[in-house]
Amino acid sequence: MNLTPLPRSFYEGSALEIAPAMIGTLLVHRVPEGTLAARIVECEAYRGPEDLAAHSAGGRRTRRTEVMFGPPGHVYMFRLYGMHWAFNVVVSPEGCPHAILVRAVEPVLGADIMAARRGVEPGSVRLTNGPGKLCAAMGLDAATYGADLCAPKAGALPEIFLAPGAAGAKVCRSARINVDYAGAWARKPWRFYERGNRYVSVRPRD
DNA sequence: GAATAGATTGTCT
DNA sequence: GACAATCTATTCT
Repeated sequence: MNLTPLPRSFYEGSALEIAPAMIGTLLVHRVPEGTLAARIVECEAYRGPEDLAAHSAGGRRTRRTEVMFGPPGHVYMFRLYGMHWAFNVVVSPEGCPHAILVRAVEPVLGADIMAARRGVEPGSVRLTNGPGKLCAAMGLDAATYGADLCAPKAGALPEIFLAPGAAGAKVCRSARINVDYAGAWARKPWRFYERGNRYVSVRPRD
């Protein structure tokens, strides 16, 4: 397994190019109990300011969305329905508020630690088959907001980063989940997932 | 398996 | 004060 951080250049393009490329890569988080790693199997592209489904729609720049307007390769975290966290990767050049929401991952390393955090059986898909679940499992919360995915920590690996995964994932696309409020933008096929992976949070949509 | 209701809080109008 | 890029338990079929 190659646990080397992807370079900053990986994050510099448009969200629509990077989101499919992220399927199959590894999300790595080093926590006190050990190193957690999981394959990204589902994500969604959000491209403000035009995209009305994005939190950065219309160029809305607030304390919460601020990091999306900064340089690529950083982490955008937000709270959902008052009780869950969601993990996003900021992409595209500075000033262009694109982000990619990671919706589901497949545990690769430290599944036992994740299971303990979630209070779920280690082999269960319920561990990480949803944005809120993967954050709870991998220990991602407000403390992760703004983290740099490309910054070596004390001469070693960053605390959190994306690493190349095995090639060959079959990537499918569909409309994004639960963004009905965004009108025509809600129907854009900007959700990407790995075909047949059992961790994908499939739900009927249009 | 599908549908439904209830939880619970930071952020912005 | 309203609402949200959700999850879980529960109640059906």
